[in-house]
Amino acid sequence: MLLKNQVEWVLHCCAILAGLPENRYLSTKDLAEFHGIPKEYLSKALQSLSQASIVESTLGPSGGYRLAKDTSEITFLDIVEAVEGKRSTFICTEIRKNNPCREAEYCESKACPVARIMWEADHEWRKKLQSVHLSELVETLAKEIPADLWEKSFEWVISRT
Amino acid sequence: MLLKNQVEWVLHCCAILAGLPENRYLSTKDLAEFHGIPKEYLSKALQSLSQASIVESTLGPSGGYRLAKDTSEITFLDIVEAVEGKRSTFICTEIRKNNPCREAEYCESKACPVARIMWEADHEWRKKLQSVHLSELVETLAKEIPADLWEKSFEWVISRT
DNA sequence: GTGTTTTTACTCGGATACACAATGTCCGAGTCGGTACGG
DNA sequence: CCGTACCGACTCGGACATTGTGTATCCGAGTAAAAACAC
Repeated sequence: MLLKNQVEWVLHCCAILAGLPENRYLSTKDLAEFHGIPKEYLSKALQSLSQASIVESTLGPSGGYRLAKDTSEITFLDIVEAVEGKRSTFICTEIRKNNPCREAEYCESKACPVARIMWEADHEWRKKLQSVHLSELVETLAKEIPADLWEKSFEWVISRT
Repeated sequence: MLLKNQVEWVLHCCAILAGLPENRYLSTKDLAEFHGIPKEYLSKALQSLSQASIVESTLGPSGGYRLAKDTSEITFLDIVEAVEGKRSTFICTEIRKNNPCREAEYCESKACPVARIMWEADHEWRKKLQSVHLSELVETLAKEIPADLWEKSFEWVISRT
């Protein structure tokens, strides 16, 4: 069980888009170049974000993507679920129904105890992701990245818009 | 990102093995038949459990698997990690190093903030799984499964040992 | 110089190939239980 | 009858196909900006 690379990519992309001036867009091409990742495939990931209303896009020259909401209204969970889906990582196939001793008409009253625990764990994972907002990531980055690199990156980005 | 079916299978198998009398083994064939799952592939999953020292095996007639420890010493995490591996579900490829503004000799002092958060979420998931012991699952099952089905299943199992 | 039209280059979006891992299947090495045999 | 040696069948364990998901790529529809043009 591994998360897609797309998850890492779009998280970093959102961090970049967060620093974008008002009414500016950044293209997939530039985002891909900045991160050194395949442009075409990143496009597919950003589509998912667009469908989830996390970013919005514009066509034509100087088009691209920008955030659709404020950074304080976007959580890690929103972004991760946009590319990984909202379904639980554990799927219960109800193998308990194959028990040869079980009566055919017997109907379970509760969900499988095994599944319940796995789902709870899944929920803990999501809860943690939901507790972290994009704004916090930006703050952390601003603190940890050297000032000159931070500024140069910012200039690089706006030079492309 | 989905967990393997093997995870569901081995969790149920461990629950069955937990009810096994002392010094008895249950074969892959019987475990597979009881759960209605492919014997050959389940074998592969049980191998993983064996390598993780959660179960132990014996060859020959009336051979098979049994738990290697007490049910109170086995957690869901042990079982899940046996088949899914211990590595985090998120892998950081350090794409921040591809930043075109970054000096080549610059060396990061801390792990990537994005990765840190994803790893924390992963940790929450594992922490939850670690908090649930196999003994608790058995207790829950004993409570929720109708008494007659519980007994019939038990008899079915020991008739095969 | 200004407003309009045309062109043009650039964007996203979905449809199409490729690679790796999860799934499913097979056969061989090893061993325990039962059986035959000898005492 | 009892102990021993042998045989056989059953077990796990790892090696071999098949399927499905993730990865990577391509091309077309649409649009906003810029350029050309008429006034």
